[in-house]
Amino acid sequence: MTRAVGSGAFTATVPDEIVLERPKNRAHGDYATNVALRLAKPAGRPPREIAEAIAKELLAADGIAAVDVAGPGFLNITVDAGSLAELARTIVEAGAGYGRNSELAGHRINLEFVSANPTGPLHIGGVRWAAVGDSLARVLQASGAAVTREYYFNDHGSQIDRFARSLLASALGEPTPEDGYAGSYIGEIVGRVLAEHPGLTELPRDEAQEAFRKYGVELMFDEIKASLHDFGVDFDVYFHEDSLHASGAVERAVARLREQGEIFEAEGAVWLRTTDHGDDKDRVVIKSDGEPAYIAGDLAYYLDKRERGFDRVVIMLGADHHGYVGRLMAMCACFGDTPGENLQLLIGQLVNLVKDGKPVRMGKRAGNVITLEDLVDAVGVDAARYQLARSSADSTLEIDLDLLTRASNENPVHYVQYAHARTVNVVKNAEAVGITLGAFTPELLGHETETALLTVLGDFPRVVAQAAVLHEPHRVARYLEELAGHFHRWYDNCRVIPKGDEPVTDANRSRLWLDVATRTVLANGLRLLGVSAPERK
RNA sequence: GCCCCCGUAGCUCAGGGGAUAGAGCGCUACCCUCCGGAGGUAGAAGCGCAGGUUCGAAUCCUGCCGGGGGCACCA
Repeated sequence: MTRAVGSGAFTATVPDEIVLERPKNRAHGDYATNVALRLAKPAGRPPREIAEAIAKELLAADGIAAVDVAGPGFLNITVDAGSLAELARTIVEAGAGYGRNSELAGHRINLEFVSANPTGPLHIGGVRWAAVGDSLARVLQASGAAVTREYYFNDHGSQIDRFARSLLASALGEPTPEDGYAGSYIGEIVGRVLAEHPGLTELPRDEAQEAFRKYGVELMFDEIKASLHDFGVDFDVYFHEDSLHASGAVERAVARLREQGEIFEAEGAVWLRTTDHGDDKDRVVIKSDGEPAYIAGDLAYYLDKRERGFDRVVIMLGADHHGYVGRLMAMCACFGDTPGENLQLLIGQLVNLVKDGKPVRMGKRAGNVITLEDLVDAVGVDAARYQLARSSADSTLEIDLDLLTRASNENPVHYVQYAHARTVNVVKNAEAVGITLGAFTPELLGHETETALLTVLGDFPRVVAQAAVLHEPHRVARYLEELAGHFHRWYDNCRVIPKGDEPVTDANRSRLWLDVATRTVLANGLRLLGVSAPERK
């Protein structure tokens, strides 16, 4: 750029950043840039003229095979086959480390997700956050961040009371309370609690209810933990809301906010002036009856996370909780922190279930929940995780229960896993005819499907970094589908194992490197999604 | 009434201003001794509507229409 300007072809300030992208159309080269279009106006010259000047200088650089000026003034750059193919060796040597990047190096991130109340089994909505959240954690880690996965265990509120009352009622053979939970799991829990603690029903009513609360919540929580574990999702910290109230953390948080001048008292209650920071109304922190309001726990919890050393507190919330965003961000600002930086809220849309083309309403109270187990029983962990993680959290997801139970091959995970199985099988067959990872002649990987495959392989670290920064792990899944497609096409065109009794050539040996490089990236990508990379399909 | 998300192919969904809008599944016609097909090629088929910003808009802004979810001294 600088040389092109120096050559006197045009005058312009060399931009700090030049956008270089990979064109969708292969005919447009390996890379393309629109600098000439951007500079046309400030330079006062036609874009194509500027492009020509830059192209002349670019062509002189090492590793550049061709530079074309196209369309209104795009620069299409084609890289030497050999220098591109070196990538295959780089990937094979990097192995499981290929894709790691330093985009978020130095950050300590607390990622909270799922956090479903232990009043019932984990249903499909929570499962979406388990799949997306865990993948996000992996992607953040691959981008250099230190990540703690955290589950906020809400064992303090009135929902838990309702749960306890429902258990007791069931144990005593009474009808489900007005606002209670009715699922069949209630009876199962009661059975298990009574098996371990017989005689609970003999206790005075309030003692019995307290006992059912304690044991029921424990059981439910263990069950949620176990099913998440089977789903491949494990948390580093299970944080109990109770502990905030027991340890005086709430009082400390309020005291801190009082120092910041954000607390006031009115109508017998203690308030936080969140309206100073964009919230639509101020929030009660301590109710007029002296009990902490729900947000008090959030205040204490946020402060606790910050004091544990996390510079980024990330919380995934369902769309049904998006109303909290304003007050949580305001709370963050009340502490003197920067909303959007120290506190990041990810709002994910819900999952709609459809059966026979009609929406199915689901609710814990009604007892017709589709649980994590139901989903895994129907399609398996890999297909479930992949399906839930391959879409943007911004879109409401629609899952057809009929499709789920009978046509699992509709899931693109199979396309990707099959590609991986093929790469593994190629290695096996290659060994059988004496082809091993020895001689590598990058210039021999010049077929159009090979340069296309190599270019996509080279995108992987950038895709991972982008997924991390944007909090969009689904980008990894979409990338893998694209990669698998390129691999299948290459597989169809370029044989690693010679046909019949043809001799083994350096081309075959070099292709094995490309095969292993592809295997590496597919495996690394699937790992980021928490999906297995099988050797056979 | 106010706030958030979405509206792209028959279906489920990608597309962080760029060239001819993509994938999987489904459909049609071919091809393939690197796993016992979850493979390849070709084809039909689409950006809710209307304005605006821009050299250029599926993408950014405004309005409308349609769908989903929220607006407590509940948790």
